[in-house]
Amino acid sequence: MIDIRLIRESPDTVRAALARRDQALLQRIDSIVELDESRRALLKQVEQLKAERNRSSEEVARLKKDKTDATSLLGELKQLSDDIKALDQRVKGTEEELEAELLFVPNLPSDELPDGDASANLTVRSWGEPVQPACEARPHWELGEALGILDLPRGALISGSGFPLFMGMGARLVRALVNFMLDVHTREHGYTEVAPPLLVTKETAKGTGQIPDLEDNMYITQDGLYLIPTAEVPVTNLHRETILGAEQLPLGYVACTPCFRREAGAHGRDTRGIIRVHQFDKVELVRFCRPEDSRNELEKLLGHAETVLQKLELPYRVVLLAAGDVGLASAMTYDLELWAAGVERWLEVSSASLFTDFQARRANIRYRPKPHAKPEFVHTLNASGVALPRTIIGLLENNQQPDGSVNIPEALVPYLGTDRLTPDGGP
RNA sequence: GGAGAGGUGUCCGAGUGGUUGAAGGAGCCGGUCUCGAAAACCGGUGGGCCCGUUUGGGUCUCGUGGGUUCGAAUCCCACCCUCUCCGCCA
Repeated sequence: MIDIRLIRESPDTVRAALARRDQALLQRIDSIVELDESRRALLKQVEQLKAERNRSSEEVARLKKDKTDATSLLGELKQLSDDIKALDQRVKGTEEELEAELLFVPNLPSDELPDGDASANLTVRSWGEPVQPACEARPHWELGEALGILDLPRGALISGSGFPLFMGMGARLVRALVNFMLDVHTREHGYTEVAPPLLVTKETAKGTGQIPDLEDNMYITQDGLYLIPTAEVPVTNLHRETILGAEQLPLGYVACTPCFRREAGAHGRDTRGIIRVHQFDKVELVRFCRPEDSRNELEKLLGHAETVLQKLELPYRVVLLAAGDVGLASAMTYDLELWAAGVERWLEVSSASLFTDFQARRANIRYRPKPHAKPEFVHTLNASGVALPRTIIGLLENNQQPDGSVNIPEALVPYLGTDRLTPDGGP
């Protein structure tokens, strides 16, 4: 959520920034400005009436104490009270309309972002060489099947398409990657590990901006709870409705959770293999910091995600998203894309975003800059560190050998217990 | 799932229709005292929204949302959460 006061006080700045995302937003801003004006006018009216009522009510109390007749005053007050009730309804209606509009207004893109849509995304650097493997590169679904570690048909049998089933060393690989990543982030980067709820309330989903923006992409239960699409949702909401002390910041949390995504509207895209699935594990990093530190925090966070890929020896590139391509809540996003030699594509395995105060405002996460100072919104950030299936794709496709085996990078060997996956099943 | 108890400010805790944003205590901040510290004493100390250039004013807020009333922390209804007991269960 962006600050209504910012829209009120410098509408042109807001318009200019939002136009970089989508021209259609300008209309929404117009109606917001209008709603805000009528809301304030109504508020002024009703609050005056309330002040009057409060004064007169005290008068009634005084009269009664003196045993004086208050009947005529009571009659007036009844009328006043009814007027207030009616006006309050109008205020409430206007506020709800305003809130509904405001929820769809995205964050202002940072000045650093290139203009344009996804085609304007900027590769800021890359690491490692996207070399072809020694043999003819096979895609991960073939490798996974041949190695006996990935069984997509049976996954589909159990839950439908898009639900991968890892078996044997595949399941173990998942566990190894999770442990490896969590260890890196807790031991080397100082994150606090969290195992959060996987089902969240609507309020929580609203806090990070999934609702209403991405509601269609979420699974919902009979009880109105949402399956999380990323650990970002429960973890960011860890501090919802709280005022943190300045000395507590920055805070860093890491959580590995399954992520559930309906991928509605994405049908027919990336149907083969495990590039796009309805359920996958992801290690997520979430940071809370003071506004003045957030720009640096983004680089730090990005670095933390990069470390994982470097240790896994997976070539990747860092892409700065253009103003027209960043997500609703984000002011600035770097995507981390690893090279997958089998499908011959760059695959997004992490998205490092700076949300400025957008999520903090929605979730009401504040901090007190100094004792007794007015609380201010924190800045939130998050990045995957990193998503599992696509990392597995990279590991399988890039490290495949002519004999059908797959080499395991050194950093992962202690976690997996072998330096090689072989068709006969390994150790 | 059933029965009961309860949810008040940073914390503890009083308050059952009329200056109660809320006693009292603790904590925290500032001051007096002291060579310094402790103790003692004095003062201050929630948040949102609206108005005002500033000092400031108004309004809302006692789990949440409704209702009764001129007036609600206090009465009524619904929901949420916590605790105790019973049942069920990984």
